[in-house]
Amino acid sequence: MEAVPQKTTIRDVARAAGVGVGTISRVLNSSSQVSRETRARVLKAIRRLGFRPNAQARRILRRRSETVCFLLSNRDFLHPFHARILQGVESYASGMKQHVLFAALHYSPRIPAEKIDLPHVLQEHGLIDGVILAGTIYPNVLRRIESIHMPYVALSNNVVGMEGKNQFDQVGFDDFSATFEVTRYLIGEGHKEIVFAADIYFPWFQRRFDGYRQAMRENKLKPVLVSARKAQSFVDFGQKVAQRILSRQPRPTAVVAGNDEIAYGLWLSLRRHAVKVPDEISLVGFDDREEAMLMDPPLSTIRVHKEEIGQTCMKMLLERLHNPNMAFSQRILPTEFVIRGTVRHL
Amino acid sequence: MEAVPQKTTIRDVARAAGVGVGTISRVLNSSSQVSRETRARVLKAIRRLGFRPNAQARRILRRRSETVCFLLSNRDFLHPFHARILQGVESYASGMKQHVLFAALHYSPRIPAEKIDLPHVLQEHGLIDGVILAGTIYPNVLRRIESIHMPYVALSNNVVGMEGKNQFDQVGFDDFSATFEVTRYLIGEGHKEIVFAADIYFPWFQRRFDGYRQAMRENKLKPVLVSARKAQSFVDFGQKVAQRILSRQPRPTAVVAGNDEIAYGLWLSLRRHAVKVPDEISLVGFDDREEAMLMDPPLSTIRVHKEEIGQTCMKMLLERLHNPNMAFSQRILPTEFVIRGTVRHL
DNA sequence: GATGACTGTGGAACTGGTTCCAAACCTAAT
DNA sequence: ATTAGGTTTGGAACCAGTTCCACAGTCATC
Repeated sequence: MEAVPQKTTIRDVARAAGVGVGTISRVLNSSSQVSRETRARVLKAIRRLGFRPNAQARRILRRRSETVCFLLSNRDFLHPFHARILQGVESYASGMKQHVLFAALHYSPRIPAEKIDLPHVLQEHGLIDGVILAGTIYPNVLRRIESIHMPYVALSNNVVGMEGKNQFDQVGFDDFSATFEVTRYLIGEGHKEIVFAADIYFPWFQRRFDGYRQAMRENKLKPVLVSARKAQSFVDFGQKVAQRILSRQPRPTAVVAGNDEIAYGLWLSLRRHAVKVPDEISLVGFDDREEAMLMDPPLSTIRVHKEEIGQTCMKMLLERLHNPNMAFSQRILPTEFVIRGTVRHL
Repeated sequence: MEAVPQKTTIRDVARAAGVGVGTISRVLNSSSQVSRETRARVLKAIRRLGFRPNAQARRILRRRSETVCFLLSNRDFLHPFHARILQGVESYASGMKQHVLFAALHYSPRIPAEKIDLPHVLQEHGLIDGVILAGTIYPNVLRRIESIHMPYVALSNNVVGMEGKNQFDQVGFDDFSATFEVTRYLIGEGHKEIVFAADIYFPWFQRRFDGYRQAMRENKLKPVLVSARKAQSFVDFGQKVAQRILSRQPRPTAVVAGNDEIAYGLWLSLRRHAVKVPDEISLVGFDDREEAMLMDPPLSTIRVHKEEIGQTCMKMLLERLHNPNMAFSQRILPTEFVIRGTVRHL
């Protein structure tokens, strides 16, 4: 029972149990070809010696590391959004006896693919079986990862500059439909002057804007995009944009914000101008981060099922590993409109 | 240059370069015993064959996986605080050519150590060299990890139920001094009726309370702890506790909150009671999470250098690995009082 | 010219598992 | 009793690296 400080090998166990090394291996991998008694004897010896098999040795033969890399690209810090995705990846992985390695990478979108200096774990061979790409993903890093023949799955919402190209596995959620639904809801609540607040330079905001615009047009309403320059952050963007919204004639009765942070900035600024939410202006966000629920009133927003996205990434990567030649697939997970306290019925 | 899909081994390279396998190994490990010309020839062959060494094979011999596990215990999700620490761990690790595996674990503090079902990565042998413990850490999990002879470093602030025991490596920050300094600062600003808001069941809040109390006593002021029962969350706790603070006679002029979330809840509630911060009540938090800066007015709080803590954890773990018999050490990193807009001079 | 010190190199032996083949063993049918 | 079919089992060969020992070559010294 007392664990001997390492170095018990399969051969020690074989000797102790009076069987061959092959038998130990068969017991460890529960490949049924072992008699009841022998198995029992081997298990007893394993326990007695405190034997723990060395996974490295197995991996050489299996040509699998049972490990995937969660690669966060071009982010200064592990944003709660990505942290939740990582968690989803880990939860699915652990159920499948797979491991998750965390790595970060910074690169310029303009650097040639072959010049990208990948993390050490990707430079060596055999350490990981595949990669899950999070953070902001530009085409060059995809090329780079393909150049080392490493299977990967990307978070499609964060891929920039590859619109419509589907030559890789991706998982994401439906930006367009989410804002489309939400805008229809606002219209259903009697709102007509609805503006959209975000910087559509980012493709995800563009898609969210498109959904909003579609709903507006279908109802013969004029879509309006409000934006600001030189914002320090999304919250700052929201604060800057508030001015423009309030000065519009007629004054908007509702705002669809590109994400929760913009909505928060907006809310701060509106409050400072003594404009009541939702009494005077209704507000919806996007993402449903923790803090949305804690605003006052709590923010109505679009929930993105981050854990589920992470799980699906992991699942898809495993499928790819088991079936390297299958066609590329893209999975779009639904979002959910969470009604809280920032939308008023007119 | 074109990468052959794997399976080039060191022997292929040896043949291609017309040298022995040992020489390839020597070139790879830059152990200087190779002549200029041979090294050049080998490097050329490596490049031509697109050879990437298999790290698994090396690891068997080295008896090192060059990987550590970041183990998050008993947390429902990867809280931003821990995400920052993970990031610090990763940044230091990548500089040292080490890898970081992310794993989560849930266990009861009351379950016997040997019954704790460790993540798969810890059950096998050779996958990781050591563990960094984050999340809430109870003594039984330390015993469990010791039982498999796995070196570890713990985030000391999150260890519960081992007060004063120092039989393991730990990194943390100084709860006591932080609130001590902050309380002295408030007193210096003319405050006398200062209360502390947190549930001191948690040892870290107890330590923060102790720092606060010490400063109060040194100035002949009466320390007051306000608390609430059955709070759903820290924010909720802050909201619940606001009532009690406002009903005190004389009314407190400043509150030291156990953390930023409590401070935020407090702030929400005060705002609803039309009590102005900092005009009527000053407020300081603890942690300096992202959102503190975004409150209105921005929250004065105690900054914890999370990345640095993560880096130090990783550094200490590597020291332990290189020197298994060194005495256990505990490193306490300083905090920093960040003055923003929620404290008023009386 | 012999001796010694040193550098550079080849390759066998090794790490700790898995895999596969052949042999041993056990039934049951001919 | 012999043969055929199946199940167990031992152990050599293997995976892809590292390590170490022996040997070759070079140069300086005696």
